[in-house]
Amino acid sequence: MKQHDCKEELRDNDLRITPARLGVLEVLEHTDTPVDVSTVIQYLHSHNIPADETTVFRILRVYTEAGIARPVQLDEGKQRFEYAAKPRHHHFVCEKCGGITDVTECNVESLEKTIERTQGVKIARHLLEFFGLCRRCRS
Amino acid sequence: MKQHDCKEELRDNDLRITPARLGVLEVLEHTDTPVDVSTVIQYLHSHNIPADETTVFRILRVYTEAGIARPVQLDEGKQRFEYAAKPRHHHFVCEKCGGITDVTECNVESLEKTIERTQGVKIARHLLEFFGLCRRCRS
DNA sequence: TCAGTATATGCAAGTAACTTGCATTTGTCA
DNA sequence: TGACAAATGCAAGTTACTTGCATATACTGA
Repeated sequence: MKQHDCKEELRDNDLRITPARLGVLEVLEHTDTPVDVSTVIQYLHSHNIPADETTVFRILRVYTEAGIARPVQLDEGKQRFEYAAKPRHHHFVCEKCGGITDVTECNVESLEKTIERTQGVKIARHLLEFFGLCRRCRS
Repeated sequence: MKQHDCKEELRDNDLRITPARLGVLEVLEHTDTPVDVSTVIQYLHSHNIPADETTVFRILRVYTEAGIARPVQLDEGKQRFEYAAKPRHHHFVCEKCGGITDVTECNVESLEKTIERTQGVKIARHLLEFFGLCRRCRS
């Protein structure tokens, strides 16, 4: 069922169906926080899909180009990726436990308009991420 | 004059005064865009201050800890730094020419309040950077 | 259904941005 | 001015990738 959806998604994007690609698509669909490469590899290995680090990097690049995955930059010195079918959103990162939660609210659009007007630039995208202590770590 | 200010700033922070440290402080003060390590090294060398890459990394870390410099993360896979005496602000990066300009406006505080309320988290800081085409590259 | 071919993968090696260890040099302060 | 702590330089290590190339594998169409 899930398997079927994944295959279809790959076919729709003219991408060959391989175990590694199906596995990576599954992680992206099943994980609700942006994943890094080592998490993906762990998932694949625990599902007996023998995928090399290089392959995972390549798959994630292909997915990004195809619009299946979306890179997420959380100020960590490494890329994370999330499933691009999820609507665009921002994140909150707990600086103590490392937990990541989605932030769907965003009021930056009006600010973008202002900046475009005052600076004469054309804004294509913005990066907005929040850092602090999560509910549990606050106490 | 400038030199004197720099020395004083180092002394105020209980940091030893060395040519490399003075040089790095000068770049930070004189450059109006966040600088990366290679830019700093170029500046030092062009001013006949022979500083090693390692030293520059170390100085920038010391400055960050002392609150003299502030790290800036612009989604490039490397750190930049700016003079921390400048009030906190955001940036606009031109994706064509790479030019960086300051963005002083920010309306994210109210959003932070909302997120803190709805998610029960405590937000300490946020990352907000804009990407697009600068005035010149638009045309 | 199977052979041919284009493409995906794995492995080794390379790169960029740092970090660490350690011996040497250099500020600082008595 | 000299002693000592701290800063520097160099070499080597680390992490997050990327690239080249030979091999394996998925798709195509006969």
